[in-house]
Amino acid sequence: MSRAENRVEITRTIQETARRHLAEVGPAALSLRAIARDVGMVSSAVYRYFPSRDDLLTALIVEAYDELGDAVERADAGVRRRTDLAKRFLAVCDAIHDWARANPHEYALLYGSPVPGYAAPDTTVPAAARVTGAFLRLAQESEREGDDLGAPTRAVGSTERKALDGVRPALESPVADDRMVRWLIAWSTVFGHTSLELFGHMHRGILDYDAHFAQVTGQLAADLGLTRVP
Amino acid sequence: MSRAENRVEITRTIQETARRHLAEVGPAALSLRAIARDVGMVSSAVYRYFPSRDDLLTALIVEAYDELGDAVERADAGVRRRTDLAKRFLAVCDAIHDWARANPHEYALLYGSPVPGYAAPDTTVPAAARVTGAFLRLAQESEREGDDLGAPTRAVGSTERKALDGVRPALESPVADDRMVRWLIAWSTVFGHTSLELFGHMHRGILDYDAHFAQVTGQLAADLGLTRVP
DNA sequence: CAAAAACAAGAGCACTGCTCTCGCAATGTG
DNA sequence: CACATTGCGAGAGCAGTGCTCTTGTTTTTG
Repeated sequence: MSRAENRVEITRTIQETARRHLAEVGPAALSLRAIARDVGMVSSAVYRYFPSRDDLLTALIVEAYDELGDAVERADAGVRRRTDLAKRFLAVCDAIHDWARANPHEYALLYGSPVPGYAAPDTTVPAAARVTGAFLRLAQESEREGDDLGAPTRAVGSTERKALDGVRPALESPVADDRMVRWLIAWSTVFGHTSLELFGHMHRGILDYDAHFAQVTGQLAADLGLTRVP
Repeated sequence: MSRAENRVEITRTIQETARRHLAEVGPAALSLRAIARDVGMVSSAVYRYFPSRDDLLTALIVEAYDELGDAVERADAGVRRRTDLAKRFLAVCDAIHDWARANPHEYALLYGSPVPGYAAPDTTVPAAARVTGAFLRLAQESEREGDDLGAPTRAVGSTERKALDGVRPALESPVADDRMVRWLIAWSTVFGHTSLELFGHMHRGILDYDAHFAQVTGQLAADLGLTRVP
């Protein structure tokens, strides 16, 4: 085995081990030394592959974003009737929720408190954008379909219009401001719900997380005009 | 100064110093030894007052919940026309958002990733309940007023009704299930928005956080039937 | 006033991330 | 092919962490 091959191999082994540790003990308790022991190396040797603990964290963050992005895109693509935006929206929401419940520590790494002293490098941006991208894609398609919003929606003033300027470059086809606000609300709600649930704030309040999440996302779909309330 | 007085004094000094450190370096980087140095003690002496780092964290969590609870209740009480539920709702939302922006590390401690290996004791529950309580109180008042919801709202099935059983004991007067779902959505949205904003997920997407937050909470108020969309 | 409890200080243990040096082995080049 | 270069693993070491235990002192209590 050539030296270069060996290097990628060992790098992968370290990252896989780190990922296992992450899933077990969470991001803050991730120990580079413990990972090295598990791999069968001395701790200083790991630094040949990851310059610092933060770089290892970055790799794990990108990996997690990609995995979540895969899950979301797969869920969206799995809906056969592409015009059924409600179904696609619900599939995306469920994918996020399911992935988060299956990988709570990874979810916390992505959407929980930022690791102190750690600034996410630009590497993570495109990976992170995939999840948000799924929402934005659906928003654009809904706009193209000319769907009416399912609930009375406030007009967007000039201040808010300017505030939304940052998201427009990410769009290929335009989305009306009021519709965009609704989609951003849905985005906040889905992640807010998931975080509150996973971080224990619904404890003893909501007795069936899945049922409640389904009710909430169903309501969001209605507000977005993707379904009608009977 | 008597020994008992001295004890509460020192306990408070330690906690205040810890609070300062928390605001500067964040919860994960909180060092008991650094706090001890700052207070002018040796680290082992701190253990006379807080049996472990987690107990100190618990004290900080309760303090933060109380502070946020104070801010929220003060905001609610500050609205003169008590029947103007929209104004009160917006005041509560703004209080949360403002406090979070002013105390990002404290917010992360409360609503970010749980500290690993740390299980919040029951002491924190009543303090945490004050914030949620503000939402629930408004929900009950809105129900008593007989307000119509501002947007078509899906019926609540038996599964979701059961899921909501956990929140009912916290109510003094009943709230219809569909209205409760809308208020829980608002709760998730407010904290979801705040977390996404503070944890950097709106970076370069939303250019004016305050404007966007106002637009979102305004929309929530409308959906809750507290205001009418013109 | 003596016994008991509370306390501050220090040493020490088992960790952590990270740096540096030292040999060894694989690789590239004259 | 021989030699210099480079990559790499191991180890020692530094400064820091949470936490425990012992020692001597001070305060409170019986």
